[in-house]
Amino acid sequence: MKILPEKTVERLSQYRRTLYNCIDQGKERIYSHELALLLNITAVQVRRDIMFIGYNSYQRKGYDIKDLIGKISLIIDTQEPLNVAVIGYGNLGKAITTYFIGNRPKLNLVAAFDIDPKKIGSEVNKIKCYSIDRLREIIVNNDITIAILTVPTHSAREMAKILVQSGIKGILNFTTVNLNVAPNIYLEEYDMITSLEKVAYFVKHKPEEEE
Amino acid sequence: MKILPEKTVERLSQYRRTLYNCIDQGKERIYSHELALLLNITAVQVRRDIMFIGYNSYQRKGYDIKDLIGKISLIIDTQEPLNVAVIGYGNLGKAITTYFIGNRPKLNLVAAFDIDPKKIGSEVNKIKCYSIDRLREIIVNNDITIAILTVPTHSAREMAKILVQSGIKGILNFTTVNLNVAPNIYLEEYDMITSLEKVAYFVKHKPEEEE
DNA sequence: TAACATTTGTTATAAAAATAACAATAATTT
DNA sequence: AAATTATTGTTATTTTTATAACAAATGTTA
Ligand SMILES: NC(=O)c1ccc[n+]([C@@H]2O[C@H](COP(=O)([O-])OP(=O)(O)OC[C@H]3O[C@@H](n4cnc5c(N)ncnc54)[C@H](O)[C@@H]3O)[C@@H](O)[C@H]2O)c1
Ligand SMILES: NC(=O)c1ccc[n+]([C@@H]2O[C@H](COP(=O)([O-])OP(=O)(O)OC[C@H]3O[C@@H](n4cnc5c(N)ncnc54)[C@H](O)[C@@H]3O)[C@@H](O)[C@H]2O)c1
Repeated sequence: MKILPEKTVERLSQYRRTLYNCIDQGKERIYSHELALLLNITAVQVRRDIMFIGYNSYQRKGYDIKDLIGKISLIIDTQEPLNVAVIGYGNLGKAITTYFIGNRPKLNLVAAFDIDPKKIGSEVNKIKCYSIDRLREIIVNNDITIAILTVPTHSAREMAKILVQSGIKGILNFTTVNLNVAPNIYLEEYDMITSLEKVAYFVKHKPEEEE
Repeated sequence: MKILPEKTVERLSQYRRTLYNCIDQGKERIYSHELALLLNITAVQVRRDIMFIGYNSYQRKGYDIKDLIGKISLIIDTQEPLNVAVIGYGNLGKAITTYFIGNRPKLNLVAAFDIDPKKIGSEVNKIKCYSIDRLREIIVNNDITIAILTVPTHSAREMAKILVQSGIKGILNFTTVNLNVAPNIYLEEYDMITSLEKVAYFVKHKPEEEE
């Protein structure tokens, strides 16, 4: 299967979550425009994304929700779960750990790391915190490929380098510095301040234009 | 000034933060390719964004960092600070509050809201938590225009509706449901699970392609 | 059963974003 | 002082993403 557009991958993740909610509500089939409404996008967008993954409904009946979830999972999940580690077990690292557990079956949070002796050895929701000195060893032995980076801003760049050297393939960066990584490492910047400043800008500028 | 592209606004926020770091390190001027390297993007991208905001350096000398920060701030900040509220004062809401205070001078976090009587009246970093029943009153009286939404997923959509009815103009949505809002409300979905699933997908698919 | 309506799947078009190309300018070297 | 180099600012091009248009399928109504 050809590689999918980034934006489509994003939406597929959201479709799936939304579809699970629909199942919880006893729904079995869904039209493109219904799904679109739930995601605040257009029906064409939905159909185009579904075209990308090569799913077909029986025309005019909408999509079978379970089938569609299955197909999306086939595309965006890996066969074997991927192993994930949290780097920096502070406020945010712990909050994420609590939130994360059990949320995604194909993503296993397996370890946390910190530099602070007081944190090393501690556990949150069964996820143990190891010394950052053992990073490489544990990453390699447990086949960890994804890192959630929640260290303080000033050590983020250094840590990113070490992570990549240790064999990490993808980083979700919660710190508020942009990182430099080789192009074969997938990096997702997840920056709250930027998002908030963006909201502020468009709050100020958008209303004049539309409607 | 014409409205800027979304991606440019995002990057401007990041340029500014990065430039502040440069000042801390005693740097006074910076070349487009230096700034680009720090953000993991291209120099052309940097120059193009700077063109959008109409800033000019003396050619071949790079940009004066202080000047550039000033110009960016003029564009993306408001004259008067905008007032912000946190909706849902749980783990995440409180973590954000701690983190947020003092971080952005033109964004004032002024109140938090919760439905849980145990939380109402509590304070984190001087930010007081009010009953959700007083939402409208407090939003109007304090001219709050931006909401950070950190309530549980199941009440997110209802809360979004109430927020908009109360006069909120922008929402930063941390919950993992997509919201429906009128087109004159600026909504930024800030969804960790989606970001993580995206990382997982491209960890699986990207390396084969590039390099 | 003929006309109409609804919904999908796909191709065509438009809009947004990123990249490339390059002229202009100023500093440096020869 | 001519040639070379480095850097910006801008226009042109390409790529990516979103939207529009519409044919095909299938059900519904007259
Ligand atoms: N808290 C939030 O809501 C929030 C929001 C947005 C962004 N962030 C960003 O997330 C990061 C963490 O924030 P936080 O509030 O959890 O801070 P925190 O201080 O509570 O946690 C940071 C943890 O990292 C550990 N650490 C320091 N250096 C380390 C190293 N080299 N290797 C491993 N661990 C190390 C510290 O011991 C600490 O436990 C910061 O970069 C911050 O900018 C936080
Ligand atoms: N914790 C994380 O790291 C994390 C990460 C990503 C996303 N999220 C999302 O953020 C949201 C909050 O997560 P959390 O971990 O802070 O949960 P939490 O349960 O700790 O906090 C939720 C708070 O909202 C309050 N609340 C409930 N209904 C309300 C209402 N109608 N109005 C106002 N307040 C109300 C609750 O009393 C509670 O204090 C969830 O939607 C979750 O999906 C959390």
